[in-house]
Amino acid sequence: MARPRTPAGRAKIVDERLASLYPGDAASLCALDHDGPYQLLAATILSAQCTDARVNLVTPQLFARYPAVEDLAVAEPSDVEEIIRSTGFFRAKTASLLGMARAVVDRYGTVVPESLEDLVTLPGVGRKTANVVRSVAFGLPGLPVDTHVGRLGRRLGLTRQEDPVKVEHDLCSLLPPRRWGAFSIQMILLGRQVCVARGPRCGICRLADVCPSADPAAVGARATARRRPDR
DNA sequence: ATCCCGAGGG
DNA sequence: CCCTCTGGAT
Repeated sequence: MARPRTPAGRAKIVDERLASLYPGDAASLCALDHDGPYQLLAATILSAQCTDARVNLVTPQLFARYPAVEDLAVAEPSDVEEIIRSTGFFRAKTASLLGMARAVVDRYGTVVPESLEDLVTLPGVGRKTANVVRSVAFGLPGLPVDTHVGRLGRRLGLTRQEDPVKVEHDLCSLLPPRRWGAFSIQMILLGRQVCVARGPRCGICRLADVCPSADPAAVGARATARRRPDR
């Protein structure tokens, strides 16, 4: 197979490879244990700088104590802090959880909103979290861009942007909306296991033959640049 | 040391 | 744009 030369050409093959490498849709690929939008929203807030496995250790207790968003809205902050402490950033995350819950109760009648514009108004909910909730909990188009998705998108030559919002725009324009959510998770899985931040393991990467950064010419150019750091 | 699906504030 | 928030695993 010839190495694709355009972003659209690469996107099509990258998309197919990722889908067969990590089969499933966004909901089945999501590693955060949850039942419904409220729980996923809370779990995603907790997942910042924390493994999903760690989040899954605390959410059973959190959801047992606060079964509905109305319960979390009136929770005692110190109680929530105690439950979620091991996920890190526990004071900020508690403020986000309570603020999110109050906003959902006060402004949306206890129903987690589906639109990106509404979701990002919730405390502690940024664009990435909003897109996770949209794609995983609601099955709607949404392409969460985190550090992995940005890095792999650039290495794979699907975008040249650094700004996550611009990366999202570029990737969304290259892929069918029904693939956005799963694509994001599949990029993250490859980013953690193979295409790591420092020293990507191109030798074992199933996408190396289509990846411009794994092109022998590109690899040679980088090696030369390292040997002669001055110009 | 580095990584784990960030968001908000100054 | 940079800083801070925070704990656990490897």
